[in-house]
Amino acid sequence: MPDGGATYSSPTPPSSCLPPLGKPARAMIDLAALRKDPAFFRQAWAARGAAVDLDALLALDQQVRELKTGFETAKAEVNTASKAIAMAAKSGQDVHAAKDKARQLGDHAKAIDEQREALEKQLHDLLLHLPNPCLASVPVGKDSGDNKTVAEWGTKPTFSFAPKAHWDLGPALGIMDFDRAAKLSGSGFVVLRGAGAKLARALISWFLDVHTTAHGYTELAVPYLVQPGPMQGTGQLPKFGDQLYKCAHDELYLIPTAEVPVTNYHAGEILEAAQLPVKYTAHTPCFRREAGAAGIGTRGMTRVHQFDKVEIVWLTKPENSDADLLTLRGHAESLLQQLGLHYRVLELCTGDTGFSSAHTYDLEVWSAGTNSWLEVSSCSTFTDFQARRANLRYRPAAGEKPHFVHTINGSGLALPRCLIALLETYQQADGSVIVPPVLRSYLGGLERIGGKS
RNA sequence: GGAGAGGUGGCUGAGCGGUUGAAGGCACCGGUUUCGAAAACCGGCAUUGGGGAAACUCAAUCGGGGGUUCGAAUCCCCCCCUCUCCGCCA
Repeated sequence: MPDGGATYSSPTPPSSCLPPLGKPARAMIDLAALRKDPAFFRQAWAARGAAVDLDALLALDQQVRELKTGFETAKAEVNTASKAIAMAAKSGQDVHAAKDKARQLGDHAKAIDEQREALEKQLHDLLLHLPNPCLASVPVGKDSGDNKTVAEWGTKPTFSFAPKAHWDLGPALGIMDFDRAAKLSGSGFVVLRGAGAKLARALISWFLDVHTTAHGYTELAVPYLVQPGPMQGTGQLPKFGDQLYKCAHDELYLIPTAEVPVTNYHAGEILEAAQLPVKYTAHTPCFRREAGAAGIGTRGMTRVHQFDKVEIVWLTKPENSDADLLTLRGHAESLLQQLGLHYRVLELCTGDTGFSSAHTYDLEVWSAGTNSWLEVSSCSTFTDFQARRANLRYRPAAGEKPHFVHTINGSGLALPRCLIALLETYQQADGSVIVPPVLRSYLGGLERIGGKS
């Protein structure tokens, strides 16, 4: 069984390019590995609470493979017959009988292939719903109650007055407008105005500047609308399509996170080992339907249909991905530290780890106004799960076969919840808000929002 | 939106019904030559799956899907993508 440093091996990269429209997504898990070590997958999925009938799966796989060999044998006969016809025709012989015979052979092969196709589709549909196995080091647990707090930074701010929530503070300062946002777009939207809008812009610029200078990322400005291929690549489609906004007249989706265009940026390519790790950062708005989330933490701008986020993404070598995840997490954490915001780090348990992720740390910032923790970043390694679907490979050395990279990403950071924490943490008795020093140069030297200036 | 041209191996680029899984070139690997390198020359070099200890062998793959045919990269239909020109608009 693999330890934390290695997942199942992936010796069989597929050769085709991006999954084209209409073609079922590539399997997220390696069937060859599944055959070889079913016990590993059995326990990995059990740990996640995923009900998987592995025996049925393997039996189906076995049938498919038998039909495949049956077809190949039959097809080989057809090919032999066809070649004989070509030769005979060339020398002027009568080929009518031979053609009839070949047609029969062809029909037989086709019949077998149709059976294979039906079963293989069944198999594929099953595979699509299997989550990425977690790393062996991930704590086993049922749900968010079993997540482990692995770090905590700073302390809860104290106040000589009753701290307000951002949905009171923001409108009172004239920097957030929920009512008019609803007039424009319905519930789940916000209009930032004046210093609020500028503060958001300052956060974005500052985040990007830190990542591109101190942390060594290359900034990308990417499309916000993408085709189905990239959505399949990172795992949003087909399973989570109901969370996406889709254009009515075009096969285009609004991205729910910059992860989609950024991770898929190199889809279908074979990178050189020397290029790795590839590190990108990008700011984009994120669009999420939040279907089914009505009523859960929907007040204010905690959970909205559109928000800004700076994402950080790595494409890295499999042997480095575990260590790289910690580095990436550190990059996200350093932002919170420089903002002086109290936060904690959770290591998600097997039951709470996202579908495509193998290991996730959540950064949660303290919301003083609501006495709760808010997730501002989810830092995950996807091992080769996304790379397999997006066909993201690298060549370990010249002349060697390409291998899948590992993908890692996290927010660095999500805007609304940072804004919330910032306003609530730095609010003053008079309702004004002190601007953290690192942001002041982005705000023309502004030190305080609201109050007497 | 209108008109046209295309999508072939790591890249480039021929092929347009039959020993074509696919010429040529580049890149890459091995060898000869050289003190060494370059150049030149010789050889090798797609992916996936099945069988085999191996040599090897069988099948599938020329954007995706379907059709015609004994046989399709080549012919027909649908879809996707890219490019060029015109129109429209920032």
